[in-house]
Amino acid sequence: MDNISKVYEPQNFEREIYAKWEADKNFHTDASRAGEPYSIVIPPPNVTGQLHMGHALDETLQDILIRYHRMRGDNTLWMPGTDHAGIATQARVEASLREEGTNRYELGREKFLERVWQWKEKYGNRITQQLRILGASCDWDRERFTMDEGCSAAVRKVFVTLFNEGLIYRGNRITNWCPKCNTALSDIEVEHVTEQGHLWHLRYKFKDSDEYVEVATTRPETMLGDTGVAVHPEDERYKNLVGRTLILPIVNREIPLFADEYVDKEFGTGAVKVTPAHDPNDFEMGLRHNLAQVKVIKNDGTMAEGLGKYSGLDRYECRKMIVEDLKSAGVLVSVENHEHAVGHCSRCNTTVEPLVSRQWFVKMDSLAKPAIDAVKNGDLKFVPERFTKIYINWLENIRDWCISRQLWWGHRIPAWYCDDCGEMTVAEEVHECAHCHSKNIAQDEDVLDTWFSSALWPFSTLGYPNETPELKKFYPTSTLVTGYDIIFFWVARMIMMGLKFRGEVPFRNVFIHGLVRDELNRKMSKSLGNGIDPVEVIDKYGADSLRFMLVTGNTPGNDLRFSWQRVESARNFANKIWNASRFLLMNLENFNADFKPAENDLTLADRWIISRLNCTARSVTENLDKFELGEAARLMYDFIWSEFCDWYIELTKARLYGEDIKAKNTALYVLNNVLEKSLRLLHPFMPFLTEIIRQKLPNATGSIMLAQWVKAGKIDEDAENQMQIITEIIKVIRNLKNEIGAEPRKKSEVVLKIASAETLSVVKSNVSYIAELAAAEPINFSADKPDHALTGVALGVEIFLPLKNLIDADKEIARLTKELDKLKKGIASTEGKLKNEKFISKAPAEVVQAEREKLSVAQEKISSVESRIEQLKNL
RNA sequence: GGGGUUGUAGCUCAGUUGGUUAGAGUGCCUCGUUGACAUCGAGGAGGUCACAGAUUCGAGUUCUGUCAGCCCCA
Repeated sequence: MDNISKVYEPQNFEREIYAKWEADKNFHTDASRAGEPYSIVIPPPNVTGQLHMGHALDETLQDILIRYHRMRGDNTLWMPGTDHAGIATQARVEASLREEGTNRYELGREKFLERVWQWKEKYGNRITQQLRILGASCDWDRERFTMDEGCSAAVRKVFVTLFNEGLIYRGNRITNWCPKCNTALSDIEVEHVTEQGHLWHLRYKFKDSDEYVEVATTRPETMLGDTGVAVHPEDERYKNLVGRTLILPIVNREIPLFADEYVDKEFGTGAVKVTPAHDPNDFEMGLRHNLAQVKVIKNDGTMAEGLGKYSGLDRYECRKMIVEDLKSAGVLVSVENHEHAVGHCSRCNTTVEPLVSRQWFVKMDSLAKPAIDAVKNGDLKFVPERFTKIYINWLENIRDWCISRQLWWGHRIPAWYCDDCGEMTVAEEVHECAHCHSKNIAQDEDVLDTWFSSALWPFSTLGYPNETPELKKFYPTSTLVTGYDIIFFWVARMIMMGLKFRGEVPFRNVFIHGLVRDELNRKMSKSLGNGIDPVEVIDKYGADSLRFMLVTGNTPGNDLRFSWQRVESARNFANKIWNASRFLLMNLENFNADFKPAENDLTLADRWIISRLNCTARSVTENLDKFELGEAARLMYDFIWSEFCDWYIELTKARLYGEDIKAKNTALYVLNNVLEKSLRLLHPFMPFLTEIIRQKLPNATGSIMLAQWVKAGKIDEDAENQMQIITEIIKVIRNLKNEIGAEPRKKSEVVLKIASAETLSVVKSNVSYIAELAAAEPINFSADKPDHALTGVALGVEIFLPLKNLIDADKEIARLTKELDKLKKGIASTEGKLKNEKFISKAPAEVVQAEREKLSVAQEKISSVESRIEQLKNL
């Protein structure tokens, strides 16, 4: 035996084990390998980011599924990689440029991109190294990056195909603009936050009379760009006024009063000012009514030229000034407080400015429909199912996707403009204008939304646009594991693109998990500074403990609360396994590894623990197949701690310390066998611990991660029932001793009265267990109740602890009365059911039968306790 | 405004198609250390399953409504 330390110290072995696995290529697979394909593509983390708790959860869940399937003999591929994360990465590099006192414009596009690539080289390994620390068994030989050669080719191919089919178009449309990031954003990159604002009521005069219309607005500064006022067509207040011309205050522009269904009669005054260049709804109305788009706010958030003293002001400065001016001009009627939803950039939290600009869009309708159908007809399943609704609801109301970003870091849009003929050429590779063959062409300045390339991830990583063996073998992938926060950003788009370009869903199952929150149930965020670094947790407690904590105490799809206490309890579990193994190894010193006991030599305890193991193996497997990973982990916890350690190991000690070599070897054999199988069942959850222990066990060759998954054997019901009698008796005796404050380990005489011959024989042949674990000696069997004894009942066995004159009759009567109450309360509902004729007639026969048996067992117990009470009273 | 979700022990959470006296971890209380483990063992206390109805022989579980919290969308 190696010198094995007294406590579990994961720091001593985790990294070493991982390095060995990786060097041995245990994570790698090949399309040609045998076995059912099982594949997962990793949700690619930001290449310059670092591991946070959300990743740790996500990767742990994936690693569990991957390790489980690998052990089942599937051809298992976990495809790793990272995402270039356009805005996030660019912002970080720009920040570092700022520190140097320069910026990307001074540097120029080419030099800037060099800097980003350098940045990527510097930090790109950090997160993948951290995944290794966590134990993620990714196929690193296949690691990909969204900006690598292959992924970029996929992006160009997909873009050009969609463009040629008319599904990608370029147009002047209103989009969400972030003045700080200086780029357009898609709808879902905007977070709406309810803010306390104001509603300003303004008075717009008619051109040809002194009458006016009162409009209400939350953004007075946009009035400079108003090109109309709208009312609802059925609004009686305005019916006669529609069609007349108003004069826009300050700018004195003539604008029409028109009717549009969009207007809400109830809101404000029922009349709204219309600014097509700065509001999405106004934009739509503007199109319907042919209104001009007057852009008054520039991309940097300041007021446009040609607006006199307002030009160049920040939009909020301008708001203040405009309000003052409107007030002095008598235009401002009133101001009221008003709560409204304001869009913020999801990246930098700046208030988004909707404005008109020329952008690229993907038409979504025809892509969304098959993606809805695939889920409705079951080609793809969400786990838990409730996310299906969220997904379908979003797709049914989808709007076109703005895919161009005014950034430099990303996939540049494959469109070229000709300086000579002015035409545009869209193709995967362009050397000249397709129209006039001029070489005088320039590529579109914009790059694509990061999510455009991530949408292709399940097939771009497998080799697309080439038809590789990997693509054939592993697409569709088996399961996608991700958080509910990116169902729209990523999951839905992958499904649409997968169906469009592969004709098949990208994955069969989408296993959704929640967010990891801090101990106070707050979201972990940089701004709050409440994030907990998984690497710190691993340094303190080990990766296995972190993994176990993340996977237990939670059900699929729900948020998970981080808890140091639970990490510690996972570590304690690891320590328990460590020490149980240490105990076995200490006893295994002279064990002949070839020894195999005959069936007949197995004791009741042996048969029982083997049966319990089989039962556990079966449930663990079933739960893993249902994505109930937490439940599977909990089952292993209970089995190993309660059944294996607390009961079985204790039950073997007599044999291990005894003289009978064969009995000792039999116990060792079963201990070893059950522990080894338990380790395999636990391996997906705690890969490191299970590996290092298993390597020390006899007969266990090779890495546990390549060992076969445990097949559940037969369940021995007789052994389980018989063992239950023994453990119940032991518990009752311990209980009785505890009640009277007797020392647990001090031996006491016990008398057992057993009516059933069968039970009697079971107990007699296993009486040594009772003697050992309950410190009971001598144990006598008797048909009579001894005088002066504590009494207990368990499964047809009456248990007496004769205590001569030591017991206080009154105290014992009180105790028994309490127990009697409990028993009576317990059978009340059973009795009620059995008295109910409707229950007898309507409930299934086996349910009724079970109730009857329950009642008779309980009644037996009650009468035994009652007679004991009587006896004590007569003393 | 629309949709989703949560409400079970002091705390964190399980409870799968309705069917023993509703479970676990942790915390608390009592007792216990000579050989795997005090990162431990034995025992105990602690719940009107948010509330009100409905369906059913039977509801923590299904349905409706109410209240409270959280999230997404508009």
